Amino acid sequence: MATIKDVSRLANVSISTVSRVINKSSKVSPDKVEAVMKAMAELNFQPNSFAQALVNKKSNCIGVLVGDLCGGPFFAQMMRGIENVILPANKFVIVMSGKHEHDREKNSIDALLLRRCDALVVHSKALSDEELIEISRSDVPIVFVNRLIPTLEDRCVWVDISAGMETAVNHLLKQGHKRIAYIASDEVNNQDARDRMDGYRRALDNAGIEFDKDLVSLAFPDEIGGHNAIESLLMRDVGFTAFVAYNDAMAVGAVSALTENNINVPNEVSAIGFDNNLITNFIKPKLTTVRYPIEEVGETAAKLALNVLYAREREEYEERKEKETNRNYERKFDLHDVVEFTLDDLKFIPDLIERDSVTAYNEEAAVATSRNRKSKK
Amino acid sequence: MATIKDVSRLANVSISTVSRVINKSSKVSPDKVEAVMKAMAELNFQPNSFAQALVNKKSNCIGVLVGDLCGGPFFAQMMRGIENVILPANKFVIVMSGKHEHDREKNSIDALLLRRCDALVVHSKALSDEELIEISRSDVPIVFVNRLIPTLEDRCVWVDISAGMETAVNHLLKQGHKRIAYIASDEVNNQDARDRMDGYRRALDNAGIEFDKDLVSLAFPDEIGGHNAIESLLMRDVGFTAFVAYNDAMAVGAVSALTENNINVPNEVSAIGFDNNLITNFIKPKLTTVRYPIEEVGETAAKLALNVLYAREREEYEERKEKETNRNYERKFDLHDVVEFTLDDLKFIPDLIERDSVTAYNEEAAVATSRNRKSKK
DNA sequence: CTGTTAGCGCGTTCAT
DNA sequence: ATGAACGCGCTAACAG
Repeated sequence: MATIKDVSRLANVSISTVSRVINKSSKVSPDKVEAVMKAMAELNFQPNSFAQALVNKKSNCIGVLVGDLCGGPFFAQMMRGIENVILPANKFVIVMSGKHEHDREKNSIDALLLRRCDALVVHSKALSDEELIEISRSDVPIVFVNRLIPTLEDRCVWVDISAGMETAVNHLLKQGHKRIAYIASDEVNNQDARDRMDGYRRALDNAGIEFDKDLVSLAFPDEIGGHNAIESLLMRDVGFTAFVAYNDAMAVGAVSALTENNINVPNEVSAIGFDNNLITNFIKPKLTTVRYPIEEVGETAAKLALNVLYAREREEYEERKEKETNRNYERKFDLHDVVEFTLDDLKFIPDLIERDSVTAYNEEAAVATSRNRKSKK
Repeated sequence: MATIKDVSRLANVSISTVSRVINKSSKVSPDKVEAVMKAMAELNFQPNSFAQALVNKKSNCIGVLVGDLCGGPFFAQMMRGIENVILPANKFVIVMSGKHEHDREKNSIDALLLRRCDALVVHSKALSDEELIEISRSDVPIVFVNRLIPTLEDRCVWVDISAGMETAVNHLLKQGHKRIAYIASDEVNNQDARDRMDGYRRALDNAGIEFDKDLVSLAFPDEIGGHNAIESLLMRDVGFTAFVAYNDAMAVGAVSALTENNINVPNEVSAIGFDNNLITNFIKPKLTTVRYPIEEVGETAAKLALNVLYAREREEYEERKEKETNRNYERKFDLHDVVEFTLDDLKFIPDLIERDSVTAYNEEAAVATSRNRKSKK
């Protein structure tokens, strides 16, 4: 690997001159510029990023902590959003996964910080608010994803899942449905699960419909769980004409269970999923669902992180400017415009994707969920 | 950030001593060790990884080039395999995505190299064999995934897709099927597509069954494509009792199309998908498929990369040892055992996952695919 | 405009 | 066993 020294020798100039043409940090006579460029090309010179990072005290890397790249498309989509922002900003992305384990998350964040990332985007589930607040005291800007941490609201990009679920239920109410079941996750301690349940209840409340716990069926949040949840619901003979599910996987399982019981979706029972997985569009009936805007969340988080970073660089620049003779520091700081984010910008509300699985309430079909059970007995 | 200097001051020793206790590179008296340890803890000292990288000429990072983290679970699973190996080896993973675009792939690799990654795992689709061979001349070990590059066979971890498809067809043949359709991808220039098709043909050849191009239906490789492919196949009235699909998505679409045409899977037509997507286990009938062992591929690629790296470090160590007074270089090189990989270790053959969608050939049901068409006309 | 010099933080020699 | 001094490759300050 050729170094700046080799280049300077070949071009017959000093290393500072080479550095100057690399960074365009000050005027250099055209002929020398050319000589240096030529030498660089000839030697296939690439500046050593560590040496640069060492003196500049910045690495041009954005660190990202995710749960598990393999856990479905979730983080993958988030990463795509992040990359959409970071790469054009000419920075690198370093990803580490915490696997939702406390120690791993902590270690990964430390590692990222150790690497002197310019900023961090953190999706943490296992660390407590206090720990995250402590971590965020670091010099490097840290942005949190899918979490709303008290006192750190302006650093949190999150999705109002509860509102999303409310939207789903409202949609069914608008169609005239009154007995709306909820196919819920049995991971009751999960904040996500609680939020979605809250949305369900709030929508009912607002519509003046009393919450009926018999309409809620808990199961593991996958296809099989959805299947079982419906079985259990039918067993109860509670009579419902629609359901919302914790997620699309459960909804798919639920629809298949209903079909097996000769209950038609959507003619007899309407269904709404959550997340907007790709499959929802490829099953019959196509599943109405609530879109979880994860890619946008990633993008916004990345933008926010960048902006906090830019703001700090700007501050530092101003300080220097005051204290010292006004010099050309613009290059060193490579000042960027910083855009302001309001708290509203950082909050996302899932939107409804209407498809085939919801129809208006139908008096005659309304008895299907109980009729069917009885005839089977 | 505290530096080694701060520690040395606080501990009343020289910076060299501090360095020694950090790297355990030579004996230090117990009391000094203790003093240094205490000082490090007190200052919360973390060695600057750039300074380390600068002098050690290694970054402890493994660079990974993927296609697109968002393009389905594929790369996510590969990453998981890679992380399973790299993280325990106490190294970092830097991911970049090339999005299958020539320039992006090239730039990303350069960027990774520039970062002085210790080794690279590269999944490239857009670069030519020649370009990759050129790139692999670099000092840093580079391993290629899902590709078999001439002269670089010992650096390529790949999947024999063609053999996987052959397995699928053989399975159907063993069940007595003779008219086996192939729901193919219309991306004919895609190497993957060609390989799968080859496997299909080879299996038929070996069984002495003549290839019938009317049994092959091309379409876009997703659910809708699979659906259309079946429609077109039925239109041809060719009569088939089983099919293999280019991938699971197409298989799912194909099954739904058959169902719509009142053809029962698996009673009248047997079906086999490819990839082993999660959904295959959650639809009815559960789809028999061929497992694409992508996670293992990732693991193996990472292991190979690590081993090439270790081997080089060992070489360098031996060289030094010869030339110089025999000193304690073990620490500096942190020697690892290197395990040998045979070419067979680097090649994966997909295996069959048997589920509900395949049954033995049934004489009576055999006419379904044509009978159905006729009755509809 | 340009070259010289002094660090950035660390590992490693060479003396002691 | 230990400290002083040097160099990794680069940027930034200082003097021409």
